[in-house]
Amino acid sequence: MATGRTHRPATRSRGIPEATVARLPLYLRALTALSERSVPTVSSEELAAAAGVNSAKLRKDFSYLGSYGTRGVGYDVEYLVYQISRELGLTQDWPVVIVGIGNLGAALANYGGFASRGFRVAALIDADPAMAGTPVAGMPVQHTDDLEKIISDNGVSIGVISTPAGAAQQVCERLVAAGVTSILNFAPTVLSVPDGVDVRKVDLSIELQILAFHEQRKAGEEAPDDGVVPPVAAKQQRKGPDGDVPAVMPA
Amino acid sequence: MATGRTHRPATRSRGIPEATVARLPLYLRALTALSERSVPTVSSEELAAAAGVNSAKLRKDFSYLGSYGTRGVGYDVEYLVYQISRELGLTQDWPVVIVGIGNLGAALANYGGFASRGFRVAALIDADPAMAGTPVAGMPVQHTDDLEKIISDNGVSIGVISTPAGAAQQVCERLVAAGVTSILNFAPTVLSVPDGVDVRKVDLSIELQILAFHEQRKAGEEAPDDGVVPPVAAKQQRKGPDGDVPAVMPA
DNA sequence: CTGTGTGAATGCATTCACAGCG
DNA sequence: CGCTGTGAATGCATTCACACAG
Repeated sequence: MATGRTHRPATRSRGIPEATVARLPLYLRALTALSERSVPTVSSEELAAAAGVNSAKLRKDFSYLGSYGTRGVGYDVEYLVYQISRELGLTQDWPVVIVGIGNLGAALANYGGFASRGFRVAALIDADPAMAGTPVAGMPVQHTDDLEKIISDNGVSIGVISTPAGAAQQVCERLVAAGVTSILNFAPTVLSVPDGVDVRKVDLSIELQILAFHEQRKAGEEAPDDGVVPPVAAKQQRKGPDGDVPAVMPA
Repeated sequence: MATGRTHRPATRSRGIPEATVARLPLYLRALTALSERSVPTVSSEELAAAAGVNSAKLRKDFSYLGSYGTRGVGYDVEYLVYQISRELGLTQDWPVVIVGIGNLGAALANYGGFASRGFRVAALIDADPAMAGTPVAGMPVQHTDDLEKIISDNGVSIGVISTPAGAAQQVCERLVAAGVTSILNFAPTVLSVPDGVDVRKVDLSIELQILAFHEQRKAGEEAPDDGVVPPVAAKQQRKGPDGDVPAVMPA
């Protein structure tokens, strides 16, 4: 997951649980694929398999949106595509700006998955004036100085931050001050934002670290200890050798 | 957040809840920053703020690792860095391969956050033979034909997939067959893998869609309806106009 | 007297299992 | 009769609040 928001209590939104909202895009993707193959209807079982969840969860999720299925039959693909799109707000066009056009920012600018889902890259912004010369993904790279003007001229409410960590908080503040209320953060920093602004973060190295955790366990516990924690010990035992603590973290 | 695994029941790992594991990298990042500023100790309150969580959660999380704090004082920064690194398996070196060297794959290859946390990019792999000519991030791009050999020669157990969606499942199967047991998937597809293989996915457009959902709500509900669902209606009312369903999804 | 560590309480999310619609 | 929609049951995660270690 690279999922995660900062701030804001888990107020469920218009009755739809966060966990469900996070899965709607998955369903939408699976449905879009079915739609392209002209499949007219689909059962919860089939769709769940395509989306990688179990069918009970899917039916529960859909029940929050309304009664869109037909008992004994399944769901109408086109209709569901429309309903979920509408629920997610994808029936409108969302202009976004990408700030920080390094390797990652450029990759994002070129990423087709945005445009195909109602997100339009309205501008690319970078602090390096030298970048203004060469266009990225067919667009000019504009200078950070004009950030506020770009935001308001284009009515942007969603910003993507792919700057180095050090610049992210300041960029974030300028975006918010200029009117952005949703931020997708790729910089490895915790952003602090005022109430009413949503932040989601994607941290590439965090995902790998989580994998490493599980990977380590696979290697270690070939002989199952039955999962039970040793009665005492284990709680007392550790607690600083108090001298040999190595500076293990690489750089 | 782009978090999420496919398959495998939520068996908590060695007594540490998944939700806690997912936060350990955040704590580690905050601690590393403190360590670099030579801060010797930190309270749960301070560290929580730096990591963007609340202090009760942080203390509970740490309690799963052991008793590493000192009451009335706080936590020893260096010691915690070491313990969390060890818990996450970052005290060892993890060779990874990146398959699919497009814009995103290249950005990942250049991403500094991997190397600095014990992940070593052992090889870049792409299906396009033309890519073999020009190195990316100072490394040669190798051809998919050699995938199996590269995996076993380098003892790779973690693979990153940044191919187009269409190629992902097949690449995944070859990685798994060659011995990879953890996969970080950037392709917008559900991967199916055998038991014992972990998959985490990062889907850029999903994150934006979740933001759009909340953004839409902000725009709509300026006059608060008190959050209560209208008594009846709302459940019955929708259900297909059954004719005017537009093909709304943009291409 | 400060701040950790943790039982107990609360609140979500997932899963079960089945009534009942089409 | 098949498959949706949903109450009820279960299982996690978060939060509270406080005993007690240093």
